[in-house]
Amino acid sequence: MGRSPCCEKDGLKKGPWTPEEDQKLLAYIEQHGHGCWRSLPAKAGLQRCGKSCRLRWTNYLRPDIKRGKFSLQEEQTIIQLHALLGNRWSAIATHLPKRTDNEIKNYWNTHLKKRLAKMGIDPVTHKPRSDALGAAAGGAAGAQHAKAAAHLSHTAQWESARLEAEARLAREAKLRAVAASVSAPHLRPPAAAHGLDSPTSTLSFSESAALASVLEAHGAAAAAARAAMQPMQAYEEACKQQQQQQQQWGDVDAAADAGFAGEGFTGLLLDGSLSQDLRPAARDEEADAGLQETEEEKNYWNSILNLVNSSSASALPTSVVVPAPEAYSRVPEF
DNA sequence: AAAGAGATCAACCGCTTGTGT
DNA sequence: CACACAAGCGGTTGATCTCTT
Repeated sequence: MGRSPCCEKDGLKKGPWTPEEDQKLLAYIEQHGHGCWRSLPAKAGLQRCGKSCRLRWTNYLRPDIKRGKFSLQEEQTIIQLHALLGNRWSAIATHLPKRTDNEIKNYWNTHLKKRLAKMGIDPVTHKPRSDALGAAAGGAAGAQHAKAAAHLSHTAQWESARLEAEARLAREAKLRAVAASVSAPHLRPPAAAHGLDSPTSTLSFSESAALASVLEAHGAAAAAARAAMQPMQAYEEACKQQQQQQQQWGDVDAAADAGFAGEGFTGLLLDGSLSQDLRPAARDEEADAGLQETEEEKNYWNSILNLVNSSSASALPTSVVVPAPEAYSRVPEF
């Protein structure tokens, strides 16, 4: 497969964008749309490659981008989704409205990864450090084992999520049959109706029990899917704890909070409250001041720790075939 | 006030995937 | 089926900013 020449052409500018360049790009896209990125620079009068223009647009100029500090909920979402999806930043970004994959990736690498490490959690495996230390003692082979274990964990969880979605389809078919005779206004529409395509956002926790019964029809797969739900349930508990803490802080938007705890993880992902920074200013300062741990801080991170532990406990039954890693290189549409 | 260290993040690089022919 | 091209993606780099001494 041939590589595109991209920036190899002579005369094309590289490096930071100037305000004039931004203006040109913005003006052109506002008027014509981006169309073909490769031909865009010439049309817009820019001495840049199309790739550079696309990156500048998607990561910086796009009007629907939220910049600035990540909220507490956004942090939690990133950690949870990273435990589930690994370094699939674009997939994680689909659950964080107005945040770019690049921004999430940077935030993970510069903030969250370090915090987890400081807590004794391996940011790669999302397991307590004791495992990682063992791996370190084993030298390169040990490190490789840890990496492989992390990958297996992610892929296993991914497969679980797939099974979960499969079960959801079965459940929806069942519900449709029921709906034919009984109106069911309490039932939430499928996640797809909200424009989400991730398997991780297809169920609320309250639906878990109902789903479990449907899953019985899937035999061994049922256990895997139930296991996949455990971290989500643990996450909801962590969220509820966090909600209590935020109420103590006193400046939390009540409506957003109600949606947060009441709707569970799915609600969190669907909830517009993600776009608001609910974290009290005092917490920001503490975090910025070098992680001086208050009680709230400890509780918050203990919640995360519990969550991670629960995730680690959700092992995949050996009867479930884990597909080759290549199968996960793109997020499938369910 | 100055220098060095560390943190941050925009941008680049190169590989992979999707799509059209 | 094979190939070429466009776009997407994740890892990495390096300039800049902030903090510490």
